Amino acid sequence: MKLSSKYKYLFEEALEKCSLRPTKQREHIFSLILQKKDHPTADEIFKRSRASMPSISLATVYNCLESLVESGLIRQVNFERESTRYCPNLKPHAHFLCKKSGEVYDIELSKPLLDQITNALPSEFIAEHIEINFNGLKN
Amino acid sequence: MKLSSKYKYLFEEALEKCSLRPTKQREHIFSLILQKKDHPTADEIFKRSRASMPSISLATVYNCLESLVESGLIRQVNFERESTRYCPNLKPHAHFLCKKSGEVYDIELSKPLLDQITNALPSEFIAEHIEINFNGLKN
DNA sequence: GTTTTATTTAGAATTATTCTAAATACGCTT
DNA sequence: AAGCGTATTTAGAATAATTCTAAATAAAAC
Ligand SMILES: [Mn+2]
Ligand SMILES: [Mn+2]
Ligand SMILES: [Zn+2]
Ligand SMILES: [Zn+2]
Repeated sequence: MKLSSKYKYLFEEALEKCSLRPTKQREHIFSLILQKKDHPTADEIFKRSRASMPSISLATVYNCLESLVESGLIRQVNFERESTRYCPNLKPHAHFLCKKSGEVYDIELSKPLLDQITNALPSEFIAEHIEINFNGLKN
Repeated sequence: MKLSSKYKYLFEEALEKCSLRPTKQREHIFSLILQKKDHPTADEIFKRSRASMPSISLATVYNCLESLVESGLIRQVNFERESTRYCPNLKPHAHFLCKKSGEVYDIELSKPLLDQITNALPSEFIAEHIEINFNGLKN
């Protein structure tokens, strides 16, 4: 439930850059997401966070997640119209949703492949963000 | 507002394969989506469809879109948490959302590139569906 | 320590979508 | 062509995820 000094530093720097305050709630939620490296929804994070911070509200969880995304500490992952999930892996990567287990997996993508994908865009398109999502079955 | 005989045939075949009936509403919505090759939301399609079919309901639009997707005549496109959009382009392709205009564009992807992307998956992952979405700015 | 401003909180509101149940249409059999 | 069983349409209610509101609290600046 506590951030290591390495992550504490990252956390404070990242929020600082966006003029956001490093609050207890933001730190707590960030530490929960780092801890269990799955891709939880806001509601799952809400439930987990109440274990050690019973007074936190769902609105705060949404607010904190928004701040963490804005400051670049975590990213959002969306599959179709399911609830948004949150991911602490900052390396560029794709996601795979297993239809059977409902689990989300990180899929590494090589730099050259990513470049090829970006280069598939005609020159009038300037991409800011790319999202690559698979779904299917994992053994 | 009418399907060409080529599309009429495709339409009837595709629904037939899923044991779905070729109703007036389904045909009308399919023709609207083919006509204006943008990526409309259910609500936009609802508004357009009322022009020539004033009695259609929003629930029917949702139902018809679901049938058309199920039978493979159109596909869904989701950007983050925005309303689902619908696309009549059946060739594998990616999508680009321009943040400025709100327009969605089809991005062609070569077969070899698509294969490379699929091959980026470790062997225990069997992909059924891939979604590649860009967003940024288009000149 | 006091003031200023950002954040948290509970609950209400919103939005897209799905559900419900009654009315209607479709397509097969006679 | 009429009748029958089933699928579809329809209007409105319900749902689920997320956002908004406004008052209470906490953090930073002074
Ligand atoms: Mn994103
Ligand atoms: Mn899809
Ligand atoms: Zn991830
Ligand atoms: Zn498209």
